[in-house]
Parts: sequence; C-alpha cells; structure tokens
Amino acid sequence: MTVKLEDVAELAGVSKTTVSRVLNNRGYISEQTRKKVHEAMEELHYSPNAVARQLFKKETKLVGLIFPSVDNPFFGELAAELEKRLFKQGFKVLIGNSMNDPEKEKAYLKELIGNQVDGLIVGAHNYNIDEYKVTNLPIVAIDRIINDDIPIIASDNYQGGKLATELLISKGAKNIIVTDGPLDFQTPAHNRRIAYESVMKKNKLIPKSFIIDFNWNLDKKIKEIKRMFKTYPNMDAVFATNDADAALIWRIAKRMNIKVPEELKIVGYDRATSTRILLPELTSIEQPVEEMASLAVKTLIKRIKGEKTVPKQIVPVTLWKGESV
Amino acid sequence: MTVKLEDVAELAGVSKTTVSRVLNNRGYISEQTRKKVHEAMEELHYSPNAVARQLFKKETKLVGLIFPSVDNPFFGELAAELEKRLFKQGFKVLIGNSMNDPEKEKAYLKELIGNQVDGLIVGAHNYNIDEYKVTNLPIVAIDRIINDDIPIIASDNYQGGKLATELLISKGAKNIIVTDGPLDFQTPAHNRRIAYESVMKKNKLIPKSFIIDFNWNLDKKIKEIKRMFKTYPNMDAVFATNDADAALIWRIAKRMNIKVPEELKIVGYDRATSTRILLPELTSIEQPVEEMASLAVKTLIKRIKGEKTVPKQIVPVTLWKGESV
DNA sequence: TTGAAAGCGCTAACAG
DNA sequence: CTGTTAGCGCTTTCAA
Repeated sequence: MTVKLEDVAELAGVSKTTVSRVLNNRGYISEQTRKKVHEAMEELHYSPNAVARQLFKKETKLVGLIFPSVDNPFFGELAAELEKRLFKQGFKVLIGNSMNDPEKEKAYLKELIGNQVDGLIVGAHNYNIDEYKVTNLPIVAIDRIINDDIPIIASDNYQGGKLATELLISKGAKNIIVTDGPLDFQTPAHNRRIAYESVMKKNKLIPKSFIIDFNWNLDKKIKEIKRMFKTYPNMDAVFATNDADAALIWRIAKRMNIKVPEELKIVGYDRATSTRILLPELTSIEQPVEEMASLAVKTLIKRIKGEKTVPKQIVPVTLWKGESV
Repeated sequence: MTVKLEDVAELAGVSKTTVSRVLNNRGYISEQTRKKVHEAMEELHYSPNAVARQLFKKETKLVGLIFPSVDNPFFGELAAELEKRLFKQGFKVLIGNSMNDPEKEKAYLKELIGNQVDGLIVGAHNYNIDEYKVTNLPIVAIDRIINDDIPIIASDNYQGGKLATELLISKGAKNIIVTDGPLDFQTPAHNRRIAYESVMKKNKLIPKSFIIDFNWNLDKKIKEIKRMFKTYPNMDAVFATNDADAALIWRIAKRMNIKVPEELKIVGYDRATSTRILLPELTSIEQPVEEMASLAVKTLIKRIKGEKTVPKQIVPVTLWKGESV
C-alpha cells in the first residue's frame, strides 16, 4: 500500500542497502546512484517509516510529558518551552494530561514504558505510583517529588513563600491567610506554605491556612472562597499559592465591596504569560519557566545518554509588584 | 537487554504465540497457562514493546497535534480537550508547536507523515505548505483553511464579529476600530473582521482596521497599540480579535487615563478558561472549545476509519457581557 | 562502491 | 488449546 524503501530501490534499480545509505548519508555512494535514488524517492513521494527505524534503533526520539493539564497556564507554558527545547535536540513530545487522576497517570506510564519514549518529564505525580520504581526509563521531575532516583527541578518554593509573606507583613497585614492544595498530595509547593508559617511565627503572627483543591471546578472553588471570607472576617491579606485562586479571591472581594489592596492584600504565585497579560495588576511570585524548562531538558538528555545528574536543582523566584498589595 | 516476549515465553515454558495471546486476550488459553505466563511477566517486569506492535499493525494509536503554541491559552485549552477525548478513544497525542514558523511546521509534517501517527489535527497553518497535499494521512483542521480535501472545524467567526460589532454600536460607539492578524495568513478568523466591516457599513459607519501580528512579542505589541491610540484619537471602541490583545488595549487605556467603558469600549475574542478566571470583566466572544474539540476528534476518527466526513462544520459562538462595554 | 541476508520484537495465519 | 513460521520496513554487518 504505502511506498516503502524497497519500492524506491526497485524503481532506482539498486538494492535496499543503497537506498538506506542515501537516506542516512552513510558510507560511499556515487553521485550518479545518489541522484537516481533521490529521483525515485521524489517520484514515489517516499517518506521513510519512522516506526521501522525505531524498532531497529531501539530509540524513538520521543519524550513523554506527564502534567496535570496543559490547560493550566503554568503547565501549558512549561510544556511549550519544553517542546521548543526538545525539538531543537531532535525529540518530539508525547503529551499526557493526568488530570490529577492516578489511574490515568498509571495507564500512561504503563504504555510509555514499553519503549514508546526515550525519556519522561513528569510534573503531575500525586500519590505513590509504583510504576515509577520499576522502570529504568530516564525520568526528570518538575516541582514534584517522586522518589530518590528521579532528579527534581523546582523553583525556590520556600523563598517564594518567604518573599510573599514578608511583603504582606511589611505593608501592615496581620491576619494573613494562606491557601494551599490538599496536604496528602506530596509536592515541594507545600514549601510555600511552610515558609509562610515560619515567617508568620517569627513575626508573632498566627498562621492560618485554607485548603483549595486544584481538582475542584470553578463553582466549588468560588463556594469555598466565599466560605473562607466568612470563616476569617478579620483577614486583611491572602497569600494564594497560585494565580488563578488569587484572581478568584480578588474577584469575590470586589463583589463584596472589599477594597484591594486597602482592605485586603493579595499575593499570587506563578506569573505565567497569561497572568502577565490578562492580570498584570496582581502582585505575584514569578517562577522562571524558561529556566526550569531548560534545566529539565538538559538533565533529561544527560540521563538518556547515561551521564550522571545531580538529584536536585533549585532555581530562584522573583517578586512581581502589582497593585494588589 | 530489555525483557522481551521471548524471555517471558522461555521462563513460562511456552511459545511466543501463547504469550502474545495472553497479552492480547485472544484465542483459547487454559487458565493454568495463562497463570504461568502472568507470573513470568510479573517476575521479569515485562512490558510489551509498543514499537514492534506498531510496525506489525501499521498503526501507532498516536495523533499529532500541530498548533501555534500550547502556550496560547486558547490553543492550550483546545489541546487539553483534544487530548482528553483522544485518550478515551485509545489515542495518545504527539504535540508540535509550530510557533507560526512554516519551516518548523514543515519539519514536523515530514516526520509525522512517516507512519509516526495515525492522524493529524492541525490549527497552525500559515502559508501554503505542500506536504499537506502529498500525504494521504487523515487530517482535520481547526479554524484553519488548508485545502479542499481537509475537513475544517470552526466556530462561527462571522457571527462572532457581527455580535461584537452590533453590541458596540448599540451602546453608542461610532469610531470602532478592529484589530486583526496579518492578512496574508489565511484563516477563517478573518471573517470576524469581515463581519465587522459589513455591520459598520450597514450602519453608515466607517470600518477601520489595525494589524496586530500574533508573532510580535509583548513589547512590540504594546508599542503598536500605543500607535493605534495615536492614529485614532477619536476612537470610542475596539473590537480585538483575541482576548490577549483586548487585555493589552485595556491596560494601556488605563495608563492613559481613558475610562473603560465610558470613553472606550472593548470587546475581545476567545474566552478561554484563563480569561474567564483572570479577566472575567472583559466583554468577549466565547468560542465553544469543548464542542470544537469533540467534533474534531469525531471527524478525525471517521477519517481514520475511512468513513466519509463533511467538509465543513461550524459551531455557534456566544457573547459574554463583561464590564468593558 | 554496492548487495545479500539477518534481525529489531511482535502478531497472525496455518497446522496440529 | 498450543506451536511453527513468515513477515511488518528498516539498518547493518559482512562479503563481493
């Protein structure tokens, strides 16, 4: 059905070997033969079968990405940056949005492990998934703890939490609430809250946290945020550990006629491109997406080549001063 | 090196065929044999080689996505929705961000055509790329014109432009500027502008358009928008054909102390999730991302199965009334 | 400078 | 119910 190397060989009147050599620019070939082969390829619209090549070479030049969802702007941007860099290194990207669903993540992993990809970049691990332990596939994790063998790239979550909390306190806030994801979800992002708690205590203030699960839909989130306002009527600041939540809190405050930043100060987290464009007024901790992507790709490629890598790489965050504090 | 089917067969004391049958639940197998095989697989941590299977079956269960960038919220969301639906149908997703670069797009296409994917969903076509003509790979286009053979899914761009313009006029705007991407880029999105022009003329108003290229970086965009304000000092409304541009225009107006909506009315386009969350105040035309994704996947799967498909499917848009008009 | 032949790991006739 | 065998399309020794 489809044109294969053999057809090209036949039309050009040479052997499969010769065509393969022309295709890969390997070995000695006379100009004349090369030309004949090229003509035959053109005429038949030949394109080599990548799968057959992969089977032989035992490499696919594919890297799997497992993230909660490219829907989330931060992960979308990260995915785009990773893809850009991987493409330059000759890799294409297989994407899998886990939707924070361990079953879906497990399903992906199982299939990808079957020589489908040369490596994996993961940022979606929720609960313990055994498959990560069994495989010897090269893996790099972004802002997620998986296990000791898997190197991790993260931004300085602790520093981010510290910067945010100190800023709020310096502006006179006393009743500062932090929002965080569910605690049984293991992630270095919890360090944002931990830093907050430490700074609060150092300033003789009482840390209070409020759970906002990223798996909740918009309505549920709004309901919970409203509950937060009721639960803490005296709160004068919120440190939201992502920008989407910060934006929601801001919006709800507005509806309740609470003035930002006079009556309520808000700091977000991430500062993905869409936040920068759509809501530059939001004070937020900016994660260096490009740098994280760059490190992840470099580390993964080292792993694929079998080189040693450091187990942990932390990159600095910066404070963006908007108008919400 | 890696464990293969043969190793499992040997350990279990059966033939490769039997193992294959257990793996695929095909044919008759005694419970005892099945058990033996399963045990052997467990013991060896066997996972089947997807590539070998692909070579034989001549299908990869992979679908390629070619988009400008999953960075862009609208495309990020679309990609996430497509991935979700394709996964349910047993397909994984290979992503390629063209970055609106015809060379990169061409490079992707060439490789993907080599039996790497079973189908393609494209939303990034800029200029004419011959490869689309040569291949008989099943392809579906989203909001992009490629050629007559490739079915297209689009939202009702004309209706969107009409809704936006009529709203602005009904609110008393007279000097309405439309922003559009470069004209030599073929896309149904131009119908947004075309509808605008038609409605303007019908109302005896003069249509004026201003080019904002999506390939420009943020600084260049800001510079150009400032130039737009200078060029049209009397403008009292802007219909921006995407939300990011609308947000920038709003921000710049704010800096210039131009009151929105009193002195300047703004309508955007897309209403991806991040806009809904970060900037719900923006009046905008909402594209039904989920429906578009659903249609695209259904259509592609029909194509893959060799079934007939309609050449064009248009889905309705809706007007979101924010506070910017 | 070129070709013949073996094999990458799996599946599916076909035969038993 | 199970095994033998050929082959998916390509690359690469090895030999000419």
